[in-house]
Amino acid sequence: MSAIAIKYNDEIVDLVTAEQRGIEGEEIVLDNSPESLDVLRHSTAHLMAQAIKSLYPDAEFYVGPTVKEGFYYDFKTASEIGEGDLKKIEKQMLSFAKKKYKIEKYEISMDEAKEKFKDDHLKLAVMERIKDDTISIYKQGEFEDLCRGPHLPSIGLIRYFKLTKIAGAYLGGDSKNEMLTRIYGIAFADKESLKNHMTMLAEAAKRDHRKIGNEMKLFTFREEVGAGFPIWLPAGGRLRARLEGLLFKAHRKHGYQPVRGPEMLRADLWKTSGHYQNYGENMYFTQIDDIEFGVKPMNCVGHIKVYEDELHSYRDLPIKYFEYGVVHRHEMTGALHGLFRVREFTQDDAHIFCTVDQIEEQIIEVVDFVDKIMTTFDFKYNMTISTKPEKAVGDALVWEKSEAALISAMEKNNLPYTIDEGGGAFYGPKIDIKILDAIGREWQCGTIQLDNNLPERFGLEYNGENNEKIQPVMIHRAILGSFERFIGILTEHYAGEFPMFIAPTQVAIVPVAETHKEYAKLLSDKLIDINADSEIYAKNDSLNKRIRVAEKTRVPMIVVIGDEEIENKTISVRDRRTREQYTISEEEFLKLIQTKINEVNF
RNA sequence: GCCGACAUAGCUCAGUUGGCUAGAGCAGCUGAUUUGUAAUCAGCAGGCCCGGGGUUCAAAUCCUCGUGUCGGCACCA
Repeated sequence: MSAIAIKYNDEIVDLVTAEQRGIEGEEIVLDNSPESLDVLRHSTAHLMAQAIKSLYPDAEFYVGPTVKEGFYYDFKTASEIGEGDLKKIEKQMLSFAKKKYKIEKYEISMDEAKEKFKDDHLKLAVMERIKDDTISIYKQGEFEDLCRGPHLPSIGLIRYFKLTKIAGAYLGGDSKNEMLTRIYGIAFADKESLKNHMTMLAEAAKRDHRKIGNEMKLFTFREEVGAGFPIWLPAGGRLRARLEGLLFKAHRKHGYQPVRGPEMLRADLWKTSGHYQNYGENMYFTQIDDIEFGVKPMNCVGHIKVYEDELHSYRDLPIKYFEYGVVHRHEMTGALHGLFRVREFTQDDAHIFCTVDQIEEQIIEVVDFVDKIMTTFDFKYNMTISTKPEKAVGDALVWEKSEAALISAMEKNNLPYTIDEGGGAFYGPKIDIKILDAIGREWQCGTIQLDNNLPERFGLEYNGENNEKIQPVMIHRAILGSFERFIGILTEHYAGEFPMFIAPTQVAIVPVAETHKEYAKLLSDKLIDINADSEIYAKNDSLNKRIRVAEKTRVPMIVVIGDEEIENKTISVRDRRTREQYTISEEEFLKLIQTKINEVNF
């Protein structure tokens, strides 16, 4: 196979450029390597632009880069383009590709380029961002586009691609600018890979928590209730209660005290905390008896009031409060997305009040807690430390100590982490926990944030060894982030097949005939005694039908009860995945369930 | 919030260029059947076609304003 580009000093250079510059290097052939795909997809973006230009001659083009999942091109045309037009554009692309136009390249000066594209205000906008004096132009057939490259030698090499999405996007990614049309696409070197990719997308769609949540009756949303306000259905309620229960126990073991602050607090407090000024747009307010109240968007203030309830000695620290705190945030309509982004959600929120010297050990403990939970759910995760941003408040020395403590906590425990320089909150540095689900997608959930701002604003203090007043450090931390989002992620991670310890129903009991119902009920009661939920499928349907229904509900375990089982005190267990059956004694069965429920240890 | 698409029974979806009483499957209810590991049969019931306003002899269908959902963008203390 002939080369499509070369690698020269770690730079991918296309053949036409290599020839112009008279350089040689390692050959890159057309395959599915990252380098090769990058060139291929970039050229596919140009091919798409060429097709769009021929179908919509007034189209003006902004930028068309490759991204993680393919490529896109932003453009503008007077005609309305919808999803249905993608096929048409694809067809035009194929017909151009068949003509096997060579992709040529030449350079002109910036002034010439501005003259050449003077009717295309988007291209002019692109050039505004380029500092060089010369501009390279890539040409295929009649179509010309200014571009840095690299590109394929010919568009004839582009065969296996698909346009996937059409959407709006702001010029330059700035919401103050005009909205352009963006079309996303994907391309591969061979047919098989494209097919696999499309299959993978379909797999991901099957796992969509909104779809599974509906099928399994976990939660719902209703127009008349309002956007972004989830309704938890019985099955979801059971799942959530299990998660809450497990986590409650774990918090107690880790030395946290359960507390609870009010849902609404006087607006004056939000002024003291700074939320009124900085976050007010996202808050819900109400006025009663001439007093303004704000519904809490966070739980910190409530916990501060708990702290203020008594005087504290350095001997009491660290003090750890936790709460399943319900918060309301007025997220923008377009941001709402199933359980991932809602307007009312419950955080597994905790605040640790400690001395500066205790930061490190506290961080280590929290990180350890996080690790236990993530491991239990088979999540891989990574952590990012975000450091002091430009706009920051608080003592420089405390900032320094805090950041050092975070890094040292990671180093001492040999935990991998990355640093986001300047990415911290204005009040302190933080660690974000990003989890990777079963199909490799990344989610931001938990966060550990140091805060010197709120203790300062509320004048928090404790008595030191010499009876002096010292300001404590506050650590905000959430491990799941919110129950809503975390359950959404779990749903997609497990594709709805939850492990026994959080499944909404642990066991489906299917009595063979009417006469076995009574025994089924007895078994169900025994399961309740060991904290397992079961459901009896005793409807007047065929056995096959009831097993089918039970399978579809994704219950981890199905047992069938008939004459044989009752007589021998055994249980016939059906494995959902393999569809295989085995028989064990009732005693063994109950023990098995109990073990599976208790195999969690956060 | 912005660009675009969509909204019909509890769920998944049909419904022609505006034209008769808006259909199907699943779920539900009533019967018959009492079942040994992925759909037994028959019958019944179920809809302000998302909401308001308009165009028209006539609107689920066309226009308009809302609301909600979806795909992106922007946002994400």
